[in-house]
Amino acid sequence: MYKVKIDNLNIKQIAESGQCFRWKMIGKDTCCIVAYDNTVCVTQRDNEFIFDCEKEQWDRIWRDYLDIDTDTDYLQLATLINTGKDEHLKKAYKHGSGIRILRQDLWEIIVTFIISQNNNIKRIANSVEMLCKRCGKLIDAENDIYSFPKPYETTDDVFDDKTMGFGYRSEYLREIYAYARNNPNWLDNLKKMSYDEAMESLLERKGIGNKVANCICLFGLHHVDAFPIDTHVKQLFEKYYADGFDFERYIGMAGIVQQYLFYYELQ
DNA sequence: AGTCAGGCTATTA
DNA sequence: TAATAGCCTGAC
Repeated sequence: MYKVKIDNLNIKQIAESGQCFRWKMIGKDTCCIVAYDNTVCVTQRDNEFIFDCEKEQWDRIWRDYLDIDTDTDYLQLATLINTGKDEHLKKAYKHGSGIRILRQDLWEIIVTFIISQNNNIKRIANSVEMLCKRCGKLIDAENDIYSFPKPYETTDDVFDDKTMGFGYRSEYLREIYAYARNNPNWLDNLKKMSYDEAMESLLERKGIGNKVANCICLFGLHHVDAFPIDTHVKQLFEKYYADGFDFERYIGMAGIVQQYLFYYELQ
């Protein structure tokens, strides 16, 4: 058990925000979260958190994963939003101020967001869980959670199996798994690249277009300036920002702003 | 029965 | 370069 106070963090909001598909709400205020090959149950009451693990594990894994050490950035952004003239953004921030950009596993993000295209959250989560159960290792028996399959842990027949629900994305998945196996340095190289370089490398892969590439940059590489534009964001821009949006003001943190706007639009 | 869900590829003009 | 058909599938 480890107790800690954190501002600007809300487990439920992140679970619903669509950047991760493997968190499980197992109670009103309790969530089982998954990172790399670790799981932990967290209970939240206001800004107080109880982690079902030792402090050692908190320091080693969860603190970084939850992006805790960038508190100043989130506070700065909050001030920027609240002192600005964008009333819609102020409302969006008020509604989702507990959202943070997690530091998730790059490979998991690449595969998950290829699955996410032209798809809905329920189906995405289902496909991801089936993939993990079929090819991953059991990492939490109590909560029935499996690790996310590494490039060398799958075989082609997994992607031919219609019951996995990948649909036409099967072909993309088969190819990206093969590519990662054949180019074992690709993931590490991506991490060393600038935002523009990473975008270019990602867009060369089949099944990764502009939107998915931007999601990978934001959620998998922590390029916080990436700004994925999906159907919801597109609609919201037409609705509230027909006269333009002040990207300049939020330069370097646009991706977090995108999350606030997106999450508010979902409500 | 159509339409839509956190799009992409391939094909047109 | 811009616009559009077609795509797996399940929910409404």
